[in-house]
Amino acid sequence: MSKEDKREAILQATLELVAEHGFHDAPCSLIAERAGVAAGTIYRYFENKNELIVVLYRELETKINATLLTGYTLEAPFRERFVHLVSGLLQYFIASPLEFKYIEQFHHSPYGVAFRRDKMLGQDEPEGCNIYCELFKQGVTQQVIKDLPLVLLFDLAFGPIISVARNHILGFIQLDATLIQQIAEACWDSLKR
Amino acid sequence: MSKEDKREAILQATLELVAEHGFHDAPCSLIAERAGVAAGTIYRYFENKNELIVVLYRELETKINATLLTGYTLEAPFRERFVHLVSGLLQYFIASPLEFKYIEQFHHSPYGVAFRRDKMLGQDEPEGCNIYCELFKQGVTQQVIKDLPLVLLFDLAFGPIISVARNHILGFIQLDATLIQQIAEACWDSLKR
DNA sequence: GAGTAATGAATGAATGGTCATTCATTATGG
DNA sequence: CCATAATGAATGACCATTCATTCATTACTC
Repeated sequence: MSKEDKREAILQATLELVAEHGFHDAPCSLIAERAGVAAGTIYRYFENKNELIVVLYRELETKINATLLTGYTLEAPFRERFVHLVSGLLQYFIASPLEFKYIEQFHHSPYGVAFRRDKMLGQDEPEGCNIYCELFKQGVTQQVIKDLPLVLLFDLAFGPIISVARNHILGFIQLDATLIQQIAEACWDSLKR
Repeated sequence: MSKEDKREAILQATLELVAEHGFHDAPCSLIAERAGVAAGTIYRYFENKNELIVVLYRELETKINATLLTGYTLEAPFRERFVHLVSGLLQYFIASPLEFKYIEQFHHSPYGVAFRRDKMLGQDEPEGCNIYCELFKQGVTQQVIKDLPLVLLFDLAFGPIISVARNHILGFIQLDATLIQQIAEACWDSLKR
């Protein structure tokens, strides 16, 4: 196994164990075992468990942003662009339940709160500020979406998506393409003027 | 301190410590200390830490449901009833940040997932099924709200509320009565036909 | 190119710390 | 004075992290 493979194996094992059992029941010993390395090896690739967890989160975030950008065109009308992003995110989560669970765990842990706070203070704008931010700000100035603080627009758009994804992944609802579309449109309804 | 007071003190200490530091950094030793009792005393009132945590959750849930019912009238029109419930919940969370944080911690822990699963299987209907369920089901049959599975209606209605409450409590937005009203109405927009 | 030395990645047993829980002992109050 | 409540030191389990040691690979020398 190459060096890069080993690092990857450790990250993958962490993803699986944390997603399934939470941070506290994902001890380094188990992560190492599942990755097929010794416990000490983790520390050759990551300074400590903390760093491992944060690095994994950042890599997932990057991957998601890249995925959402494919097929996103700045020329389409607001509603379409919005629905593309929002239903794309939902589809991604459904296709990657482990990643979704990991991200949720992260967001609700002390790591995640600190991480988010840094981000909000660094730039004075909310999360994955790249595409979403632009879309929302433009929408507000052009008076197609409600005139509310950016953070609240994010909450209205993504709050339901997270909640729906969780319920699908826990098996409480079975989503299909039609439902996903309807949900994305409902989110749009809550934003549009 | 009376027996009841002691039990109450333990629950309160648990609420505070779990809300602030999470389950893992709320050891029994600290809970006991903050409650002004010895560690062993906890086990005279609760079988173990698990039970303590679940009992506290159930008491909070009961309290919230009771609060929301005050001022709720079955005669008002849909939109008003909905906005009453949803903005009431948001106001409750904002007024009780510790409770909100505790509930969120709980929902995202193995306790919470198991708890929810039992609930969903017990009755084949989603959460606080009392008032909300009735309102939503009635709304669907009367064709005032979208014809979507009940679980999804819950997600659309409460997903944003949770998200908004979290951002307020973390200090990322300062909500006032006007904003709360606007948010509740936006949630309604996503449900209404 | 064979033999030897140097390197540094990988290992996993050992360490020190933390935690939930127990229980022998002590305090309380009726 | 007895029954019951409360105590908190002790226990055993578990965990993140360390580090002396092993081992495979590379570099060097003749």
